[in-house]
Amino acid sequence: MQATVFSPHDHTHCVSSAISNAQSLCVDRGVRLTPVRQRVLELVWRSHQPIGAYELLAGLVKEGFNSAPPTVYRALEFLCTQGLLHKLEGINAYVGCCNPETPHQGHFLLCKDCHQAQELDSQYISLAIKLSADQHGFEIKRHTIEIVGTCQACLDKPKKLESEL
Amino acid sequence: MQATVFSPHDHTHCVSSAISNAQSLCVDRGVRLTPVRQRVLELVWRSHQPIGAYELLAGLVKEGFNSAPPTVYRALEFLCTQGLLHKLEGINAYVGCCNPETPHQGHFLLCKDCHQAQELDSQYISLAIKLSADQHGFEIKRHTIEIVGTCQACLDKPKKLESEL
DNA sequence: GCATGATATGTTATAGTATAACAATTTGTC
DNA sequence: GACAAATTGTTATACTATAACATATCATGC
Repeated sequence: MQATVFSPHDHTHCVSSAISNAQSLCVDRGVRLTPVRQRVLELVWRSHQPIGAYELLAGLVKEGFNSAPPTVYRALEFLCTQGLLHKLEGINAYVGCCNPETPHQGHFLLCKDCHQAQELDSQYISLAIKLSADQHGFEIKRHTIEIVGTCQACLDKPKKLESEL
Repeated sequence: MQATVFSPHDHTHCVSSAISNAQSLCVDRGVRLTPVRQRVLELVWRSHQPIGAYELLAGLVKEGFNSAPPTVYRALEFLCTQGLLHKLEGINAYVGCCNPETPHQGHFLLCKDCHQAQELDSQYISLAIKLSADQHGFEIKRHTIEIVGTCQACLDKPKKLESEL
């Protein structure tokens, strides 16, 4: 079985490498990772749990940034365009991308118990989608693949009793 | 190439069979296809173009039904639960299901030009997703597969000149 | 330096999507 | 008809996202 975000790991490393990756990638592309953009990126990377725009906005406000929605939506749009984040359509939330160098559409496993999101990179899924589209003469522009269920770690947890819920 | 909703077809037939299917299916299951539920189903089936909740609500109002959002959201929830509709998460819109007898998660092709949605039934996609989930010890509950692009019919149309846009 | 255009951000207002909570009505069953 | 369950009515509000225009910042050439 592969390692996933669902298992314990050194998350400090996830964050620091995501930020430094983003910085060098923006320099390479000649785009600006401004303070508000970087702060949004850091807030998203605080965990592997997708986070909503208004929760991010609350985080920004705490630190003295502007508090109006366009602030955070603009930053999110920039970060998604640069491939630094993915939006999860099913839950209107955002999650960091581990591999922003090569632009791609994400495939996600979303655990409904711990709410963490694992990005997949499955050639099989991509191929299956390509085949289906080709069968219909359909030209793909983008796609949304979100798989909701229970991760291994949460399956392994002892089940809570009814009385504890 | 397979026949799709993108090609000309007898849509009256789509609608009538969808409604009569729904009626007998609800009888079989002992659930009630009330007037408002049936009317929402008919409104969704007016085309293969996914339709939003508030647009449906406007349709209901025209016909003297109650005009508050919960009316339509309750009907949509019922219809989705019964497998008569699918929700497209990426665009917050609803589309009729051609095969509600066997409950399933839909896979969709969405044309960004004609805005029609073609439901797929691809064993390859299902299998690829199952494989990826298994690799991570992940137990699937449901999934969202939405492929956005351009359908064959729209690809075949002569391109509009800039001046016509 | 500093004028200029492009990019980014601030600000106000509003559009669009969805649900909570409780009241009233209808339906099926005894 | 009485009762419980399911459905619908009603009011209010939460959540998500963008339009439109003003202001500020940045990069570049002069």
